[in-house]
Amino acid sequence: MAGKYKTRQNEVIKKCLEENKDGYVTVQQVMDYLKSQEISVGLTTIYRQLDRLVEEGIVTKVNVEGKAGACYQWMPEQDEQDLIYIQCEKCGEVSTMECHHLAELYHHVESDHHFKVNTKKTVLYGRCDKCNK
Amino acid sequence: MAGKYKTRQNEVIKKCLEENKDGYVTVQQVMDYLKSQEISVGLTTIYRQLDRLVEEGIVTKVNVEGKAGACYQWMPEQDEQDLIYIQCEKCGEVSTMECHHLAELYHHVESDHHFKVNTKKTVLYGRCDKCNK
DNA sequence: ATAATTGCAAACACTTTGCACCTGT
DNA sequence: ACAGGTGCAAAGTGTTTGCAATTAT
Repeated sequence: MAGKYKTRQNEVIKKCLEENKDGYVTVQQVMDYLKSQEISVGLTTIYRQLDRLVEEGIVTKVNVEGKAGACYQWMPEQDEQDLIYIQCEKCGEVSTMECHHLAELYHHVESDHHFKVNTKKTVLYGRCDKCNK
Repeated sequence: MAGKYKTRQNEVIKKCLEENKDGYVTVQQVMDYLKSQEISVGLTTIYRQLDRLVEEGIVTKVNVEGKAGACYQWMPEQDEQDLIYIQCEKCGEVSTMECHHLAELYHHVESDHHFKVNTKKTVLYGRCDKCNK
């Protein structure tokens, strides 16, 4: 059975996710984090521990568009409801913007459609100022 | 430049997705469909055509939890500015909803950030009612 | 004519598995 | 002691790329 013994690797991988709870973390980022902590952990173990954390419901596995490989996110998501990404379809540049209309939008979607929005993933596509000329 | 010539492959792959618009389709299913139509198409071409359809906003790429490999789904038709897609991150289902907050949002983004939004590509991700238990 | 598309094989990238060794209880 | 955890190397899987032949305009 899994998840019985508490190990150093388990602990640090979990800490990595928790410290990045405001966003997604790739497997490679976990690897780098561990390296920065001067802890040597094999890739296999990272995968296994992440699966275990997902199993335990502490973390979610997400497939982020445009990103190769799975991403993992600490579960208790606090919503940054008024930030949105905009990405230019031509040059690919991504920027963040603040918008107070978002909260209303999300609220509407959630109350009228019973759809719980993952507010971190909202992206608007289009043309940025530079590329629009 | 992509998407310039109309080919038989392109046409039939698109048709496959459209005929299955009530759900998502795996790459393998597309392969099988083509075989059933007695049309020989290489895997490479399928991937490339699917990317193209995603690029054009006709189709969406879905990562269905627990399923290996990407799935693709025909997008519901959307012509008006106050329609938005919502896609469940768990089951992959896409639906359309109407929202009058969108016009304000787009207007804000365009006037304050000089970013011309492609209103046909806006998708909110999250959990649908069913998957939220 | 010429530029895009095709499809095979090979390369890639991410993930999983087999197995001998190590570690927590 | 021993079940569980680790990590290397190797295998597996889905996807992308190089490139010569083919096809649409």
